Amino acid sequence: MILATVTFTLPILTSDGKFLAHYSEQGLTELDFPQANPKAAKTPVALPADIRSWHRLTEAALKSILAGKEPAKLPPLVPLGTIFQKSVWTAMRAIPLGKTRSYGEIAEAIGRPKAVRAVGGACGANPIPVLVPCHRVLAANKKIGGFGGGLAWKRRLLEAEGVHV
DNA sequence: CATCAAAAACTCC
DNA sequence: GGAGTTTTTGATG
Repeated sequence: MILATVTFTLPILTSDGKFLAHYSEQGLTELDFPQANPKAAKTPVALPADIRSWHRLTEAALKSILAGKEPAKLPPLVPLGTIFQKSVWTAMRAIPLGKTRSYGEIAEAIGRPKAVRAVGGACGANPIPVLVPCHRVLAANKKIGGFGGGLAWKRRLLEAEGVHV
């Protein structure tokens, strides 16, 4: 989801691969899972100081979660989406590490108990996985559901937090 | 620009 | 296994 905004793309090297973090002038807008194609994230000559500091936080937070620990600080998140989607993402960020919620519970939390299907759609549109814990949302019968970056990642993240499915 | 149709990481009967 | 609810997105007039 790229909007007409100037963004910077920086790689984050972890033990699980190279993530790509996208920043706008206002904060972190998107986080991608490691991709097969290198895609040469060209680093601009003049990287704003703000972004470098955000990137440090992003990297630390990402590694914390991959290790199954709650991140101490997060960079400013700038979700690019509809009101509905932002509501969903905000509700998801309230899920404590190691816990899971069902799509139905998220739907209720935002005042649309029947909009479970739409909630699923919003989760799929989540541009910042891991930091916005969309992986902690399971189906009502504790099934894994789906995951934008691949189901393997969802399991990997849940395992790291001690959640068994 | 307004309207219609189809799809989506679901849930209930 | 099938129907129902909500939102988003792309096509159509």
